[in-house]
Amino acid sequence: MTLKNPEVLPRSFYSRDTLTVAKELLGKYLVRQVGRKMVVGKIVEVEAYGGSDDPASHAYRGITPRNKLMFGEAGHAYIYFTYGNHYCLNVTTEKEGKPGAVLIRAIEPVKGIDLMKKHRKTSLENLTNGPGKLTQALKITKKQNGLDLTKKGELFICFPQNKEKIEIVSSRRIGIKVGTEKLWRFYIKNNPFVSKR
DNA sequence: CTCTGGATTAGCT
DNA sequence: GCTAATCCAGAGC
Repeated sequence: MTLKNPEVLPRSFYSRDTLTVAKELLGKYLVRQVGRKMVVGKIVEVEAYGGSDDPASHAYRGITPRNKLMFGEAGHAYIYFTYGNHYCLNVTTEKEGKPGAVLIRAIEPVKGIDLMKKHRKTSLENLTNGPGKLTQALKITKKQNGLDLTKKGELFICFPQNKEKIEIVSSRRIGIKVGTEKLWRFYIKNNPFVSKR
């Protein structure tokens, strides 16, 4: 691909098992377009969230107005606001009717770094190494909630240019009080933009 | 209707 | 290490 003519991940990529989608999202490019400007980051850290099998998931107790996107068609953005301060970006997974989502926890800045710095006013290494940080850097808010990520628009995900080999590490998820026994956090080994503990 | 606490971060001690 | 910031979804009444 080139960033001019990106190959967007198809619906079939997302409508699979959440853990598989989570792992395979590592290394893909998250693209954010605001007007003419393009901001791109490589996905380096994710977490998987399920349904009634996962007490840490918003979908654990069934469908509600907020989490309904997790039950809907795969490949959409599920964005929620938390701690009174931060937005988190998720990608919906699984077949329609079955809840699932992958939280994008960190990306590596690839393009539009000047814009990210403008949005975040901090150093390169702190730009996108956390779920609330990357949404700030990419200017993602509730307005983007529900967007179809399989269509080239203001927000989508595409295949990377170069097929580099990736070493995946799995660990416990961060910031939750239940469901901590599940090793559903995945990140690229030794990548400097993975969030700090 | 009211209340509680969270898939976080930055800034201070 | 600790906690304020600051909103709103979801649960309980």
